[in-house]
Amino acid sequence: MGRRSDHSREEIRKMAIDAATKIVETEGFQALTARKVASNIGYTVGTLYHVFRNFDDLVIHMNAQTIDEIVARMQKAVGKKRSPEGRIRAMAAVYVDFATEHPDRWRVIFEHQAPPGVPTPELMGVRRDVVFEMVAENFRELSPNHIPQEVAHAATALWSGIHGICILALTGKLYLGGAFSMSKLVDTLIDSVLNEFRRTQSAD
Amino acid sequence: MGRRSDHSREEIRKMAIDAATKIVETEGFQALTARKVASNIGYTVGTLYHVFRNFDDLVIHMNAQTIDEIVARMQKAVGKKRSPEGRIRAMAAVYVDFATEHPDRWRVIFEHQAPPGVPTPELMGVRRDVVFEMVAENFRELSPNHIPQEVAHAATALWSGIHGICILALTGKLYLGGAFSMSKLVDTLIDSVLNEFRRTQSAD
DNA sequence: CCATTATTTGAACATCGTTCAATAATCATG
DNA sequence: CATGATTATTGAACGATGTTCAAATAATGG
Repeated sequence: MGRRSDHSREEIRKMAIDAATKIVETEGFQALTARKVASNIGYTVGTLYHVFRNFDDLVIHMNAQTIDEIVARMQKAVGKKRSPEGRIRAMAAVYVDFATEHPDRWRVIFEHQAPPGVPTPELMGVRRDVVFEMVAENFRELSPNHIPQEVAHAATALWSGIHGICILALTGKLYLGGAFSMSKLVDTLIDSVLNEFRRTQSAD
Repeated sequence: MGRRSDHSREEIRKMAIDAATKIVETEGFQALTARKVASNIGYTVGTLYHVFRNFDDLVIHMNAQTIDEIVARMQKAVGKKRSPEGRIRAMAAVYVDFATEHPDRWRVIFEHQAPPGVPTPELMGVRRDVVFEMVAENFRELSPNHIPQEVAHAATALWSGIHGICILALTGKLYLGGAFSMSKLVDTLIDSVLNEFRRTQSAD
């Protein structure tokens, strides 16, 4: 073969990422293979490595796309709400829903760690911070009396907690003594942290 | 070779688990290999498979031992505290400390998923529930007015949240806008959930 | 002392990520 | 239009992985 030019570099990248997403979604992460991705888009491994530097590089870009999808859904949901509290709850609902609907894709985001030669300096970091920023922004609006550090702290604590509920629920590692719903657990966390946040005041 | 009988089946299992633990601790999970474990204890792969049915089986037993270690530390820490709240905080501190001191071992517990033929029915489940039970027990003692469901619910929400903070912090996926300490984030979550718990009352 | 039994080995297999020379199709040029 | 340069694509090859299993070996029992 040779320069077939059926697809551009960028087109192949997109095709590969989409194929990888579909494989993870239907067969789980452990079924994701460079050769399988390549053959699913009508190419061979060599081509894949011509377009991604690593297998991990492919995974990283797939994850970035997943995060973008989550953020997009959050922004859409947030737009419909008037109060900061409503927006925070809407964001959490999107997070929980996405994790429930796409458990494998969601897990890969957090459980995939690129070995030594990490080509992920900012690609993911920036996207993570976007989510935290969205939460923090609403905390800020909720109570302008807090200093930025306190706002960011509360937002981080809450969001990490929500994340923890999702992870344990998804991996079946939640306490089974009482078959709780993720939504209710998340509600409890939101109620708790928001109330505590309103009660607390800056020392300044 | 042949029946050398230098070590019993059970001794080899223990040696293998300890060797695996050491490898994970020093080189990370991706460096854990059946052949490496075997050679580190003076045997070959074949023997390892004579004693564990899977590579995953070995990992699972390693994880069980790690959880046992965490639980033991928790029980020790809990023994020194008088109040339920003090005990909950002590447990959380142990959890955070262990995750910080042994990040790779801690992560394997939660990120390792045994493929299809899972030989992990109760081995892990029981151990997880032990931790949740310890937390729930102190919630119960904290406020006898709540019905068991509410107690378990609050305990689950708090502990999942703490777990989330540990995971995100360990994997470097926490919001960097404010370089928070895990302990303070955990404190915020504990304060929030405990206060909310005290405020809430059973409808009965 | 030999036969049985249990233990340990290591070669073999399929599959994985990864590399890279060879190949084939296109483009540019005269 | 033909020919050479360029580039996309291939697929064989490599080392390492988990896993299996017949063979080899040591201990045991009669």
